[in-house]
Amino acid sequence: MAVTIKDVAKVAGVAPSTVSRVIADNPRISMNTKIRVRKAMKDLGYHPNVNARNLVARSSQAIGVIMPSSADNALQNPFFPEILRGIGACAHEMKYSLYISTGGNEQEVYEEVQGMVHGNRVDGIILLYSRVADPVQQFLIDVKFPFVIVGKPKERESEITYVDNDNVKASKELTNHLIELGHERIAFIGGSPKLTVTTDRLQGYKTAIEAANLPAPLDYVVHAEFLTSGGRDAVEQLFALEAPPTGLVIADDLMSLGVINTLEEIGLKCPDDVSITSFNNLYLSAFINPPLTTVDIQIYMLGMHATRCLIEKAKDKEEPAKRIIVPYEIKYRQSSEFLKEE
Amino acid sequence: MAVTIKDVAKVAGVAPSTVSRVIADNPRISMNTKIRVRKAMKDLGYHPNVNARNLVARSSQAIGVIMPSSADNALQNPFFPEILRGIGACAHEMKYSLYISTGGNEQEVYEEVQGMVHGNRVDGIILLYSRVADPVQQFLIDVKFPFVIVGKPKERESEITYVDNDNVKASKELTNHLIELGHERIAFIGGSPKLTVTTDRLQGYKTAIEAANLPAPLDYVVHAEFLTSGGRDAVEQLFALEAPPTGLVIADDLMSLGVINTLEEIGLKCPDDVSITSFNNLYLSAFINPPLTTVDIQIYMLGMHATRCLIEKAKDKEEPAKRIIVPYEIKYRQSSEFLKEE
DNA sequence: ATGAAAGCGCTAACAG
DNA sequence: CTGTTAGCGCTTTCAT
Repeated sequence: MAVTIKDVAKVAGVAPSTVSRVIADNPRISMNTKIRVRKAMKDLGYHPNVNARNLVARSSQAIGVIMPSSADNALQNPFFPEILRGIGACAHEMKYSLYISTGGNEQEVYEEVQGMVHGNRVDGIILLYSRVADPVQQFLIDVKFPFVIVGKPKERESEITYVDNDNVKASKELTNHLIELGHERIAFIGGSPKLTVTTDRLQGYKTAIEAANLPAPLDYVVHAEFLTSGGRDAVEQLFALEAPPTGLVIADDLMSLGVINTLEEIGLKCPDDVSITSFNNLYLSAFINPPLTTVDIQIYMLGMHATRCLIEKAKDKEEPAKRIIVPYEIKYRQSSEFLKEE
Repeated sequence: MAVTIKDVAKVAGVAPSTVSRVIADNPRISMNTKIRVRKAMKDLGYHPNVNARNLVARSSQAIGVIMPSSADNALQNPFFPEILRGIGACAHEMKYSLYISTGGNEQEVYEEVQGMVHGNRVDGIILLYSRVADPVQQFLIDVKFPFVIVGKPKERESEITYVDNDNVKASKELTNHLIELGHERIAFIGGSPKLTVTTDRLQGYKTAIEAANLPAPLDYVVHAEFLTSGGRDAVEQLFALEAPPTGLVIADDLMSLGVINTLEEIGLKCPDDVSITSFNNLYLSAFINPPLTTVDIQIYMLGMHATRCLIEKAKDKEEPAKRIIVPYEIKYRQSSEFLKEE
C-alpha cells in the first residue's frame, strides 16, 4: 500500500490537512512545520495520489491531444512528433501531463474524445487537425469544453480559439517568389481539400497567380496525400499535361520529397527543370538534395502556443476565443531557381 | 455539475450500489433492473467519473508511453508516430488510454515517469527506447512497476519483458545480401552506440563480414544521428577514406535518405556506385529514388505486442518476464544492386 | 437480487 | 497558524 497523506501527518506530528497545505505551499503554514512535513514526505517517499486529488479538484491537470485518425496516413508526417514536442514542453512546464488519442478511425477518435471529456480525464483538448464538418469539434462546442485547434477552423471561426500561421500570405509569397524567378507555369500540389490548411495555401497561390495574370488551368491544382507517395501521384498527373509546369508550390515537404524523386525518374531535375517551393521545413528538408525552399511554420511554436492558450482557457472558462498567428519564415534554398531559357 | 451515480439511482429508483453493479455488468442483477438503470443512464447522459473509479480501484486503465527525451532529434523519425499507432490501436481495443511523456531532457523524462508511477496515473509503462544504464529502467525495476521495452534491454535481459526484432540476424542477412551481390568493401552506419538497436545491428554486420573474410577496417563503422542529417555526416567520413565502401548497411531509412542525397552531391549514384541496404521500411522508403532495400521491422506490430504484453503484466503482476521477437521481412528494392566491375 | 454503509486519498470550509 | 469535519463519485463488503 502506498504511503498517504495520513502517514506523513502521523510522522510529522500534524493533521492531514496541514500536510495538504504544505503540498499546496499554502503561505499560512509556518516555515517550521513546512520543513518538518517536507522531511517526513521525503523520508516516507510520499507521492500524492493524482486520482484522489483530481476527484476533489474536479480537474486533472492533463490535456488531451487529438491526432487525425490513424487511418489517415498523414500521421506518418514528422510534423506530429515535432508539434508533440512543443506541446509537451509547455505542458511539462505548466505541470500538466498529456493524454493522447490515436483512434483507428473517425468513430474511435470521437469516442475517445467523449471519454476524455466526460470521464474528467483532461481539462482541455488540442485538436491537431482542422477539417470541415468535424463532429468532434461540434461535440466540444456543444458541451462547452475548452479546446483549441492547431490550424484554422472552417466554421464558427470567431467562437473558436486557434493557433495558426498566415498560410494564405505565406503561399502567396512562395508563389510570387517563383514568379520573380521567371516562372509562368506554376502548379499547386496540396493535401485533402477538406483540410483548411490546404484551402488556405491554395488560395494564396491563386491570388498570386491571378494578380500576375498568369495562366491558371484547373489541371494545375492537384490534391494528394500529405506524404512522399502523394508527391509521386501528383507528378504523374502534372507532367502528363501538354504544358507541364516549371514551378511548383507544394503544401508539404514530404510531398516535395516525393516530387523530386519522381521527377528524377522521368528525367527532370530540380531545380534545373522544375523549381520547387513548399511548406513546413521538416528536419530533413535542409538535408535532401536539393535542399528545399520551404516555409518554416515553426511547428514547435505552434504547439507551445496552443498549449498555453488551452491551459488559460481551462483555468478560466470565460476566457474569450482567441486567434494566434505564429509568424513564419521562408527558407530560401536550392530547390527554387531562375527559370532557364528554353 | 456532472450527473453522478446517485442521480441515476434516484431516477431508476434503486440504490447507488445497484447502479454501480449495472455498470460492472454484475450477473447478480436482474435483467429487469439492468434495463431500467441503463435507460436512466442514457436519459441523464451519465458518464462514470474516471478519477473516482480509479481512486477506489487503484488503477487507471491507462498506460504510459515514454519517448526518448525530445532533446534527442531522433524523435523526428516517423518510427514514433507509427509505433504510437500500433500502441494506440491495441490500447483502444482493450479500453486503455494513453499517457505520453515527451520530456525535454533526460531529467524531465525521469520526473515524468516518477509522476506517472507514484501518482497512480498509469498501470504500466512502455519504453520506446533502450539504452545502457538507463535510470528510468532502473527505477521501474526498483519499484517493481510493470513495464515493457520496445527494443532489447542491455542489462538484466532475463528479468525484463521486451518486444524486439532479431536485429542481429536481419543485419547479417542484409550484409550477406550485399556480399552475394559481389561487394567486398562494405561499411556500417549506425546510431548511437549506446542504443541496443545499434549494437545489435552492428554485430550482425560484423558477423557476416568476418564469416566472409572481408576486410573490416575500423573506419568502416560510423555512428551518427538516426536522421537524414546523420546520413550526411556519415557519407562525409566514409567517402573521404582511401578505399571507400561500395556497399552500405545503414541502421535507419532516414539516414539512408541522407546518404543517397549526399552521395549524389559528391557525384556518386545509388545503386550504380554504392549499394544501400537499411532498416525500418518507413512509409517513404518505397517512394524515394531509388526505392530502398530495407528491413521491414513491422513497427505497428511491435507496438501492438508491446501493449498487449504490458496489459497482461499490469493485470497480473506475477506474470513472468517475457521476450517477444517480431518477425521481420526484407524488402528487396533498387537501392542494392550487383557491383559493377571497375 | 438489492440496499446501507464504509472508505479510497485528498482538499476545503469552518473552527479555534 | 493548525486541527476537525465533511465530502468528491465510486466500489465493495456485509446485511437482508
